[in-house]
Order: sequence, then C-alpha cells, then structure tokens
Amino acid sequence: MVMDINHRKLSHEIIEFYDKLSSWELAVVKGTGHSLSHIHAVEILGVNGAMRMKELAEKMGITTGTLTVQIDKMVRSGLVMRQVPQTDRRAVLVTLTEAGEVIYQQHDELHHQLTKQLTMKMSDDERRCLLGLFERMNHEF
Amino acid sequence: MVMDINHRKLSHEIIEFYDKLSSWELAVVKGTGHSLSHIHAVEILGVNGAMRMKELAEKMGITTGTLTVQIDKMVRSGLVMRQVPQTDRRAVLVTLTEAGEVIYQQHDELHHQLTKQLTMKMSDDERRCLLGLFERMNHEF
DNA sequence: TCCGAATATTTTGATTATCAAACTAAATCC
DNA sequence: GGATTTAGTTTGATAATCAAAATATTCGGA
Repeated sequence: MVMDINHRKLSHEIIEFYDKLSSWELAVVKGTGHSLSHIHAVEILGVNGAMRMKELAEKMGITTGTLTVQIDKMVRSGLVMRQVPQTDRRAVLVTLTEAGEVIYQQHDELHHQLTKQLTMKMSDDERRCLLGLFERMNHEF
Repeated sequence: MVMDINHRKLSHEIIEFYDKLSSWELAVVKGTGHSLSHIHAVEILGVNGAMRMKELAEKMGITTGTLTVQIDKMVRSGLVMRQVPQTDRRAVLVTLTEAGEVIYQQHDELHHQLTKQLTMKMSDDERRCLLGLFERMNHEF
C-alpha cells in the first residue's frame, strides 16, 4: 500500500525528533551538576506536583528500591523533601524544595527556548496546528 | 506576552509526548530479552547503517569505553559484528548481523504501528501537515 | 623514510545505577 | 483481631558508567 509510506516517513521523523531531543536534554543537563535522572525527577514533580514513591518510580520506569536511593541523594543535594501524609503513614510524598522548584523553572525555561527555536520559522497558524496535533497524539497513547 | 503562552503549551505537549514515547519504548523493549540500550544501538545502526565506535558512542551519549563493553555483549548475543575497515585499521565498524537486522525490522514495525495508532483519527492532509512540521523541527535542531 | 603527534579503540579501576527479593511498618479486609 | 495487602526501605549481586592509562595505527612533516 502506498499510503503506508506516509506513516513510515512520519514514524522515522518522530524517532529522529525523539533522538535529537534526548541529545539536547543530555547536553543541557551536563553543566547543571545534577544527573540526568535527578533532573528528570524534578521535571516530573514540577509538572505533576508532589507524588508518592510508587507513582514517581512508575513514571521514571525504575523500581521503588532504585528510587529510594535516588531520593536519598536528591534530599542530600537539596532538590526534594520527603513528607509523610497523615492519611496514610506507610506512604512517602516526594516534594520539590524551593531550590528544586527553581531548578524546575530554569529547566522549563530552556525547553521553552528550544520550542521557540524549533518553531521559529512557522506561522502562528502552523504553530497552533502543531499544538493541536500534539494534543491529539498525546491523547491517543 | 500573550503569544508566549502558545510556545509554553507547545513546549509542555512536546515534553508529554517525549515521556509517553519513552514509556512506550521501555514497555516494548521488555519482553524482547534485550536491554534498552542494546535495542537503541540496533535502532541507530538500522537507520544509519554500519558505523564506527566513536560515532555510535556519540549518538548514544556514552563514552567509547562504555560502548566497548556494550558491543562485547551485543556480539555475544548475536546482534552485531565488528569489522575492521581496510582503509583504517585502527577503526572498528559496528555492523548489524542478520539477526540484528531482523530485530531492527521488527522494532521499526512496532514504531510504525504506534504512529498509525497516534494518527488514526487524522485526515491524510493533517498527517501530511504533521510530517512537514516534524521535518522542519528536525531541521532546526 | 622515519619519528613525533594525533586518532581510534580497548582496558583498567573505581563509582554509581539497577534489580529482585527479603524486610519493616501501616492499612485493610473479613 | 489476626491474616492479607500495600508502601517503602534495605540488602546482595550485577551491570552501566566514566576518566585515565594503555595499545595499535595513521598522518604530517623534516
């Protein structure tokens, strides 16, 4: 089928986009003094707000055992705090500190700048269209 | 500035898309019996063809020292071969084996299916538009 | 042609990340 | 109220990673 060629091309452009975004992120994170996974955790917490170990581990694709040691380090480096919710004293709520929030805001700003760069030559209509298409794709996952 | 809101929203949709793609990839790779980074190497070699250690390491964001041990394992698991080019006997060309090529094709097919799923409800025009916008973004990186 | 500098990869030694499984503590369910 | 489930931590072993040293080859003059 000829129509499949569109899907294939699109699929490859998506993979290329993903890889370039990975490299960009890696380059940006070097120089912060934090590890990639710590910044990733900060990003997730910045977007979604405080969450439990289990939920954060799932979002990061690691086990809670691994996350425990990561959070230990992130507490030591001042990015996050542990809080025990009154409703369930088994649980641990991982929360950004003020310093962690600052790091998140700075990192988010870099993403914002990148987005500007990538869509610099697009018209407002095209940018709006792209936003709509991303929203729809995110919805179909 | 009001216009920035578009950039910010778009930036957040891109991050969400990236995260969902990461999770998808992780889920897909579990069950193959290969590690995420091995499959990633296979993907890069499948798209770009055989390449040197240095180039592959750069694309993967790791040092050549780390890559050496990865390639050792991938050779043992039958995914790749090492070849020494006649033109420069210092270098090592990492090449997919037939089995590695099969793994690549299978993995690429899964990406293809995902792309279909994500754009299922789009018109051909919208899909074409999306392709064009991805091409332009990839160009601006 | 020969030698020092540069390049490509591997090896080494140490650190860090990771997992599965055992463990602890708290909540929930008959 | 005791058994079961759930949330997180700890442990022991393995795998991934890096920087720096080592090895092998090529290249660029004199």
